[in-house]
Amino acid sequence: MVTTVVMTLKQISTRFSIAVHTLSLIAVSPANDCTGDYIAGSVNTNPVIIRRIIGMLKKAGLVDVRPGVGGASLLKRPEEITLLDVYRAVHAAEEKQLFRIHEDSNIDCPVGRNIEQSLQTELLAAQVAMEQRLAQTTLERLIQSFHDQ
Amino acid sequence: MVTTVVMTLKQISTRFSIAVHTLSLIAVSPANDCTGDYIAGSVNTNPVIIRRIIGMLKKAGLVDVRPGVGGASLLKRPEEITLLDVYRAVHAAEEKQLFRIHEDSNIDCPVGRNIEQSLQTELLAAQVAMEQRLAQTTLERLIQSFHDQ
DNA sequence: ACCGTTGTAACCATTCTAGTTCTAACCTAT
DNA sequence: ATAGGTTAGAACTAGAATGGTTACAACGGT
Repeated sequence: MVTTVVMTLKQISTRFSIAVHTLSLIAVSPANDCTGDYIAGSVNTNPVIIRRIIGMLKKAGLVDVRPGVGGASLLKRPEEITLLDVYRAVHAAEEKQLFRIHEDSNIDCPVGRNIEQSLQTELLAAQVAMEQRLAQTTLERLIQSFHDQ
Repeated sequence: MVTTVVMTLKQISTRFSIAVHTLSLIAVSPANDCTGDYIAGSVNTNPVIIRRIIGMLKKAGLVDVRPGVGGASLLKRPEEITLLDVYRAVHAAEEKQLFRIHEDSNIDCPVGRNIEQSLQTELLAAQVAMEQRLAQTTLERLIQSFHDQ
């Protein structure tokens, strides 16, 4: 018997990386130049994708956009914006957790009764470890790293 | 204009938490009792889901299953199995990365040309931070934590 | 030979992603 | 005022992954 099933890892959406790309562009461009179409050209995607992401960044208070006239600008300095801020901004669903845990375990079973709570603790700790690492990198540092390549 | 779009976070599959549940059951049950149907009863899902996951755990060298006769047993001691081992086992696609990065950025743009490499470094660091935290928890410690609740 | 089990193919509904088209609203310059 | 470029976002699509189901073959002890 040979298995052919390939299961792939669920990955975090490119929304996040596109959002970082977008903010980097806004940071290094003169305000009025940085239109949705211009950003879309650099990211190489459809302008609506950029507008959707900019909408999230706006809700998170990271950018200001001028309807009509065009162009976006940062509401915080690049050294005040961390990758965690961006991560949170584009995953608008605030309190959702990275790890899903199956529900409705059988409470008549000693394992089923306890597993959810125990796992919750451990997986949350892993998520926090990741987020803390994201929080260590600012937009400014990321942009500076461009020059080192 | 009012936005009604709700975007949700892409989460890591419950395969992972079900796999941990499964291994915990195998660890605390007499070998022959622990059939796929029994595990499915504790997890409260379809037995095929469990068989699929056990197949992955088998490939990862974590469990041994007896076809025909039934029942599964651990191939390592619970203190030798970490959550990271399980995480890797069920996400069979080993080297895939947690974070996706958009591709095909415009190389004529100074940001587009550099963002991928710079982000890659940072996001990988965040992923490693998470995985190291998972590696700190063994199956044994998890099972022991049941009693503390 | 029977029966419960494992292994797995095949299929399905649901959800999310990333992209598209289209339209309305907005602002500035002419 | 109006034309042109822009933002805002609704509505739709194709594709992929998840979690579940049914069905059936292979296995092995009784």
